[in-house]
Amino acid sequence: MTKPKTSSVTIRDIARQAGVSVATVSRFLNRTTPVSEDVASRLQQIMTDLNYIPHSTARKLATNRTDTIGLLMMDISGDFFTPLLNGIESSTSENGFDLLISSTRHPVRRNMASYALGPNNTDGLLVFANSLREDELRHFHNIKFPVVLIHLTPPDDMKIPCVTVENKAATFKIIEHLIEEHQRKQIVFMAGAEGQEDSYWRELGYKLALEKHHIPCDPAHIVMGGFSRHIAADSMKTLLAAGVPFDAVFAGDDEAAVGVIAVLQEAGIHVPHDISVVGFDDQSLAPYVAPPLTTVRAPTEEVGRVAARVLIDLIRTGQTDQLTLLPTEIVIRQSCGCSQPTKIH
Amino acid sequence: MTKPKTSSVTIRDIARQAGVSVATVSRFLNRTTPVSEDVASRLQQIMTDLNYIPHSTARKLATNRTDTIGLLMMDISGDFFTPLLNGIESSTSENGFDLLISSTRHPVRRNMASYALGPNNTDGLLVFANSLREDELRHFHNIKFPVVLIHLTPPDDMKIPCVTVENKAATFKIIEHLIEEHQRKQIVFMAGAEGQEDSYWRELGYKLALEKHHIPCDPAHIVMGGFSRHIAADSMKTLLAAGVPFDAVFAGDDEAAVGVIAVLQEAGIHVPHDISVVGFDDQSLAPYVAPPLTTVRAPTEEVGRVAARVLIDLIRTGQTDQLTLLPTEIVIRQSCGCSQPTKIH
DNA sequence: CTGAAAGCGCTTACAG
DNA sequence: CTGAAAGCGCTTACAG
Repeated sequence: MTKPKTSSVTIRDIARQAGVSVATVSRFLNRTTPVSEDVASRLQQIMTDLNYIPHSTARKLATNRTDTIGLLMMDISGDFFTPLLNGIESSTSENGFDLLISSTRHPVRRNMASYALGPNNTDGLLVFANSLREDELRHFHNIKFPVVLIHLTPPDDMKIPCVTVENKAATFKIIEHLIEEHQRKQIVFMAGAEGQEDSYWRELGYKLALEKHHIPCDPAHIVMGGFSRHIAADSMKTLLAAGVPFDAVFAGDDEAAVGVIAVLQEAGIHVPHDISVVGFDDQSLAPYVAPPLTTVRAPTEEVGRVAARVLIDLIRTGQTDQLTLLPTEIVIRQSCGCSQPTKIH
Repeated sequence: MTKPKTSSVTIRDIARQAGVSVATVSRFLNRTTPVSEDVASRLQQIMTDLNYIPHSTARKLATNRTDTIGLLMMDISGDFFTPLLNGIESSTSENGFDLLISSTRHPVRRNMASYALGPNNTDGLLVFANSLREDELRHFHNIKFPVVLIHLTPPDDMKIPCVTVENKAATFKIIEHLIEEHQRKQIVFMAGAEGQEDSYWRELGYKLALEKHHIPCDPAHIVMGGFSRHIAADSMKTLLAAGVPFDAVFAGDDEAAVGVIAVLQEAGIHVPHDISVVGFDDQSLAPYVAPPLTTVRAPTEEVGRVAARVLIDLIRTGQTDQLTLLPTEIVIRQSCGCSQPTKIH
């Protein structure tokens, strides 16, 4: 049975040196039962002398807890990702959890399992938007594995906590701003990917605003932005080529807005004079692009922080809030046509 | 011994159902020794029927391998982080490794251990720049734990692989561009944090360029940029307030460049007409800020991808390249004063 | 090609 | 407050 004996010191070594059983050492380690004072101090001493670090894998196997949570993303890209991860990491590390990350983009894994992350190696999962198929989600739900959804509400028949941001009212407000302050009437709406829930709510807000102001909704004005610079740019080119008239665009998110502005400018169209464009998210560079972006501020880092907290809650207590809807606010800069930056709550 | 029996199916269940020993199942699972054909097919069948997923923790404990690598960062921020992580994740997932992430920013952990990540839970570590103190690094080196450094070369007496980018020549070239094409003579250099190695090489390139063109290096022109929007902005304000004359600034990186441009513009100074400013990195939004940034393109995603590959190499074979220096190129846009975008290799 | 058994390093009822 | 021992779910020499 020659195992590749790890060179490091084990609980057994500590026990032997201290003249106690491993059970006692374990108890001392976990503060699970008091140990006599002199044993405690002896143990403490020996442990620091030998530089003992408990073997977490062994502990995981024995306790059936991993003390790690997993984050599942479709892909790792965009300025959006950093604050989200930052928020998540701060909550997990604060609570002594490790953070495992995996993207589901690679078709390779898509096969057998996004089970790259699952009950085996995590105590629970944070899943961003649509990075899991519904059947995969249902599988976790069936086996009662803790999951919290980020920027996605669960299907009706699954009770899975979710943390996301308020989309509809903010979009309504920013569209209304375009209409009331800048007399825009032909506003393009760029959707996110198929099934993207944020996009769904934003579209609703958009339509509500048009309706309120008695502007008919022209189907030609609803195009794909994909929350992506490239996709939005392509759609914009198509729209321009088709000669569809419009005087403003709600790009779906800031990434898309940047792509839109670039092709508009390239086409010799002035933003915002000729066409207003607004984004969503208020990414960190939004104030620095040209023109500075009018957009909706989404508290992305907070979303991450809260989502992780909710998951940890769920893991520890078995229950938690079902829905956390974080507030958004519109921030006016210049890309809409305003000249003075302001925030509207 | 009532354990919180995990509800899931184990190798034992499979063995029993198939009428073979667990050893055989294990061998089939790992393709470690051939098994007879009918056993194989029976096993396959049963495993899919029972939806068997091997328990990775148990395997880790038995093999003393974790099949996960860890990434240690100072903090999770900036547009720089996303491509780096993206590159890392693509290499790790491709090779079947899990990715554990931890930031070392929190003073809490700083104490006892950035050993949040270490031999216990990973097979090796990717450490970014100065996220580990030298003594921590030395500890890992002493116990021969696989580590690869990103954007940092190891101290002379430690043989630790490193992957980073070429800094000096690119900085030399971009400074020379400022001098030759735009007749700049009073060029501010913004340094990164104390001990930041990229910054050290960039400063060298800067000084070499000045020297070549017989421009004396004015100490007043060397200030702190901290690779940060805010720090760079503050330094710029100080410089302006002090009345130090200058006609260009090498901001250290793109983040800092954005901060610099913002305060310059706010002060009514025209960029690039009055003052040229250039960055480093070529972050994804660099073409979209105003004015579009002249900068050095660093292949950050590639750095991540390669670094992970090198580490996996090291873990598997015990040896690998000591130094990988990825090439950079300067990309000319408008913030230097040029009107035509170009790339100079 | 296969099985019996020891072992990986912990935790935790059980019985003092 | 403490110890002996079983158990977590795998892997892998050893001996066929």
